[in-house]
Amino acid sequence: MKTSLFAVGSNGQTCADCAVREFSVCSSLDEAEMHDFEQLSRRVHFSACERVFAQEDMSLPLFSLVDGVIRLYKLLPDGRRQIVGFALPGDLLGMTTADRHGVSADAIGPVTVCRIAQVPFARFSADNLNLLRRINELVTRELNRARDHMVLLGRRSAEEKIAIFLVDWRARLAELRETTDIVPLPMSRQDIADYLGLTIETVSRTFTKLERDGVIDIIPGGVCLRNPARVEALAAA
Amino acid sequence: MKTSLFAVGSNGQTCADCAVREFSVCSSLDEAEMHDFEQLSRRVHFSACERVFAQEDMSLPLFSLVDGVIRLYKLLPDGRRQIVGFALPGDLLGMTTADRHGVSADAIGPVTVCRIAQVPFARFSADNLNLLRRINELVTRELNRARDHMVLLGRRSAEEKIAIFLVDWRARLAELRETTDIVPLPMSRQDIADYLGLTIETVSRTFTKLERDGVIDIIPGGVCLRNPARVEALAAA
DNA sequence: CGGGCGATTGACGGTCATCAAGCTGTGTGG
DNA sequence: CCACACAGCTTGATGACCGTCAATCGCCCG
Repeated sequence: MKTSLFAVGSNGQTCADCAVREFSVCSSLDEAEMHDFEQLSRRVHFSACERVFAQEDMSLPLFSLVDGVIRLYKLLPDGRRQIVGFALPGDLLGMTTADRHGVSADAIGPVTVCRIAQVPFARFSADNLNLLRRINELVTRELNRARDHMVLLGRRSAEEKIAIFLVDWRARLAELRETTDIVPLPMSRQDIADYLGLTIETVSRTFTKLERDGVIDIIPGGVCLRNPARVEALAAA
Repeated sequence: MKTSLFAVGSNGQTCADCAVREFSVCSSLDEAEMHDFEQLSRRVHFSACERVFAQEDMSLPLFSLVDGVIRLYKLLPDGRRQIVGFALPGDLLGMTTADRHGVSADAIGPVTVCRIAQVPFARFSADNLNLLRRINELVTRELNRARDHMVLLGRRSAEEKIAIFLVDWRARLAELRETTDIVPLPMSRQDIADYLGLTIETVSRTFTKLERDGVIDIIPGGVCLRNPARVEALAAA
C-alpha cells in the first residue's frame, strides 16, 4: 500500500490507533468517552474528486478529516467558485448553525474521514465540557484563518497572494510533518486560482515569474523554495 | 438624551435591564448565572473613532457590544487595511485562541460595550455548558459570515460588491429593528472601500452609478433603496 | 502514435486603481 | 450673516494589473 503524501502515519480502523487523534476534535476525549464516541462515527473513504458534502445538503453530519486533503468552496449560480479553505488531517468540517452546510467539500486525491452523525453527536456533546471547548478552539482558529484570508483576497497583489499561499501552506503542512523546502501542491492550478481570487492564467504566470526570478523551482506535484527568505519577504510586504 | 440610531432600546446600567441581552452571549445565562456574570463585566463607553482594542494587544478581554457600531480590521505594515467585519449590538468581540487579538476594533460613532475580564471569564465559562454552546453558536455564525465575505472579495465585481453590501447590511439591521427602504450607513466611504476590497473612488462612483440607474437614492447618512428588487437582483447574480 | 487534460504562454482589453481637481456640507470666527 | 477652512465625498483623466480568449506545450495513458 502506497502511503499518502498527507497521511500523518499509519491509520488503523479504530479511534484507539487513529494517527490524527491529537490534532482532531477527539483530543478532548478520555478513553471512556472515546469508546462511546466511536459508536457514533464511522470511517468513510472517498476517492479523488468525490464530493464529501454539498452546500445545499440538508443532512448535516460532521466530518473529521483523517487522511488526505479536502477543498471547501462556495459556488455562485453562474459558476464562479471561491475556495474558502483547504482542510488537512485533524480538521473538523461541517459545523453550522443553519439548516444547510453552506459550503461544499470535495476530496483532492484519496481521502479518509470520520463521519459523525448529527443528532447523536449533538446529544453526546451537549454535556461534554471538554469537547465543547475543543470545538470552540477549532472553530475560532478557523475564523482567524478566514480573516487572514480576507486580507489576502481584498488587499494583496497576485504575486503577494502566491507567495503567501506557499508560505502558509508550508506552515500548515509543517504542523503535521517535518518542514522541507519542497512544498507539495496536491491541488490543481484552478483550485489555487479559486482560493486566491485569481484566474488560472494569472496563477500560472506568477509561478513562472517567481521561477524566472530564482525564487522557486516548479517541480511535478509542487514547488521547491529555492530562496525561502525571498518568498517570506514577498509574503510579508 | 439623543438615542442612537443603533440602540435597540433604552439601556440601563445592569444586565437585568440590558436591551441586547437576548441577542448577546448572555442569552444563555439564567438569572442566577447572570448575577455572577455581572461581577466580571463592566459597561464601558467609547466615543467616535476611539480604539476598543488593537491587533497587537496582549491583554485579551472580551467585549460584548451593547450599543453602536464597531469596525473590525487588520492593517498591513504598509498601511493597507482590510475591514473584516462590522459589529452590531449583541456581537461578541475578542475571542481568540492565540496570544493576540489579531484584529483591531474601532468605534464608529459612540459605542457602549461590556468589557469582560479574560481570566475570570475563562473560569466562569469552563463549567457552563449553555454558555459554551452559545459562544459556539456565535463564533460559527461569524465564520459563516466570513466565508460569505470571502466569496465577495474574491469573485464579485465592484457593482455586485456594493449591492451585496447594502442588502446584507440592511438584513443585519433588520434583526435589531424594523426594516425600511432607508439604509443608514454610519461608516465612511473609506470604511466601505476597505470592507469590500475597493478604493474609495470606486465606491463613490458605483454609488453614483446606482443612483443614476434609479436603483438607490443617496441621502445624508445612508442610502434609500428606490428599487429594492433590483438591488437584490444585482446582489444575487 | 494519437487523444485528452492540465498547464503554460501570448495578445488584447476591461475593470478598477491611481493621481489630481473640484464639490458639498459643517463648523468657526470675524 | 458671511467668509473661510477643513474633511469627506465626488468626478475626471490615465494607465496598470489582471481577466479573457486563443493557441501551444507537456505529459500520461490507451
